[in-house]
Amino acid sequence: MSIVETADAEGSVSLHQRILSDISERIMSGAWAPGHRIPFEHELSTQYNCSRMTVNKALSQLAKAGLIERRRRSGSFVRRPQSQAAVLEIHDIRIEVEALGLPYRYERVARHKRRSSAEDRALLELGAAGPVLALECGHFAGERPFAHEQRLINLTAVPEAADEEFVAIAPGPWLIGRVPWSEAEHRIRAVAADRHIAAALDIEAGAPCLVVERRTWSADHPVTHVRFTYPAESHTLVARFRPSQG
Amino acid sequence: MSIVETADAEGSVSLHQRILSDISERIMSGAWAPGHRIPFEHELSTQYNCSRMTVNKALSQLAKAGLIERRRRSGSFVRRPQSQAAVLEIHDIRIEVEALGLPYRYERVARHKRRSSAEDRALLELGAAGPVLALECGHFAGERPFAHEQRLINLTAVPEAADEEFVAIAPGPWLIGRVPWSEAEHRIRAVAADRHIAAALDIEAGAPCLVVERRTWSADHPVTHVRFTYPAESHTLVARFRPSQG
DNA sequence: CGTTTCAATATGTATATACATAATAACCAT
DNA sequence: ATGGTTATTATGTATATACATATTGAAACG
Repeated sequence: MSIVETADAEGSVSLHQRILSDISERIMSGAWAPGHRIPFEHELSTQYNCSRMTVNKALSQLAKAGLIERRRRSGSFVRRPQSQAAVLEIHDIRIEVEALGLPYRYERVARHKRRSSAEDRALLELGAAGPVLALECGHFAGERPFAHEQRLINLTAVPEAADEEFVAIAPGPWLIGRVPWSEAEHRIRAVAADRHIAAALDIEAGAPCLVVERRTWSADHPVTHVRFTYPAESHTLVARFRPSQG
Repeated sequence: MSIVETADAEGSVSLHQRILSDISERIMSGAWAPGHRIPFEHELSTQYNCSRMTVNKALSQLAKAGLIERRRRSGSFVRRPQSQAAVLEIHDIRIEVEALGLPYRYERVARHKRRSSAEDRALLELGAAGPVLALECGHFAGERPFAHEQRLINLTAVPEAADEEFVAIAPGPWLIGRVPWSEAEHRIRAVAADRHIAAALDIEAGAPCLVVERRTWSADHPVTHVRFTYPAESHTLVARFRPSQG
């Protein structure tokens, strides 16, 4: 969950939202290092020419999100980055399949260019409407379906994608080759297969599946949203790590 | 005489916090089903005898947490509840539950001390046989089962655990307090609930569940293996990260 | 009958104000 | 010095108020 709402460039952002993003910007960029005391509420309210309540709303949210720590009488301090190490690699399904010693096959099922619907914008966390590319792809290990991919690409951020058919190359590797991502978010959950997914994966409707959704940003612009659906028995995510500072 | 006033005994919680937990309680318990319109801000402010701003603070947080959806002129409506945990960070279920504003309850279901079976050794990646403690625990959010825990503790590495009943404290927090872990491995997958899990989580057998298994080492010695099983609809793991640093 | 306009309404944001609470600094007494 | 008291300060919570904004239902109109 992004702390900074994707509320987008045009001026229609609330003030506490702007204060919040200004501060988290400074924290994320490293300008304000961990331990740094950020200005007091009354200082910020002077800077932004607003009431303390407005500043308080922004700072409370930052505290809730874990970016800062607030201490009475002392002020608010930048916290050390959380240990959320890059545990989940951006995975290339071809490599996963080939690591199993199975032949990999990719298939583009559908491709639609369209103006973003409300749902598209929600998935991409996109503020304004614009063109998107919707893709549906199958990944196979030998004869068996290995994963089903449903992807949205924000054509405003990646206009070249409009000219690519994605028949010969999967969108994942294509994007990695040309769009440097600056941030990604994964959502992982279990679901029951609906009929569409069941057909695509050749399993029973209602069978458990692992869904991995990834949203990617490049320099604060939403780039793509992808949902991989794996039949339960074919996939386990493995993440190994060590504790970082604390 | 509102819904409120019973307690006040110990809980020195803020009012907006109490409004928040009252409402999320009703949502999570199913008393207010998805789609149900919750009372208007002005109704709640009358019920709780407080200002609209206080109610607004609670409802805004509920909306941000995804439990409700707010529509101007129409009111606020219950959404399908989903908890979010930062995957590899928050592993204390109590904290996850309390973050939802719900009362947390822990229950030890079973406890067996035994010499490690072959299966135990496989789970713990243990070379030689030795004593282990097998635990089964329930974690509840309000009245509803939130997660089921199945755990093995390597008593060779943590002999003190043999003297602990784990009735008053869950094994997770107990271990964290005394065994510094140096490495951990997660495995995440989707499964269909077997009869045992279905009964424990109060769901249908065969329903999809998210399973998170964690193995922990301390200075190269296997410490514990734990498997958390969450009902699919109640849980999404979220991990957000940047490529360069953490 | 369909369309436009308008008023009513619930939420969204911001303000000034007030008092509570926790942590620290400063002070004082032993 | 040492320990305890007090004052100061920043945050925490709550209030009443105001106006903006989105949406809806109904009235007015062609």
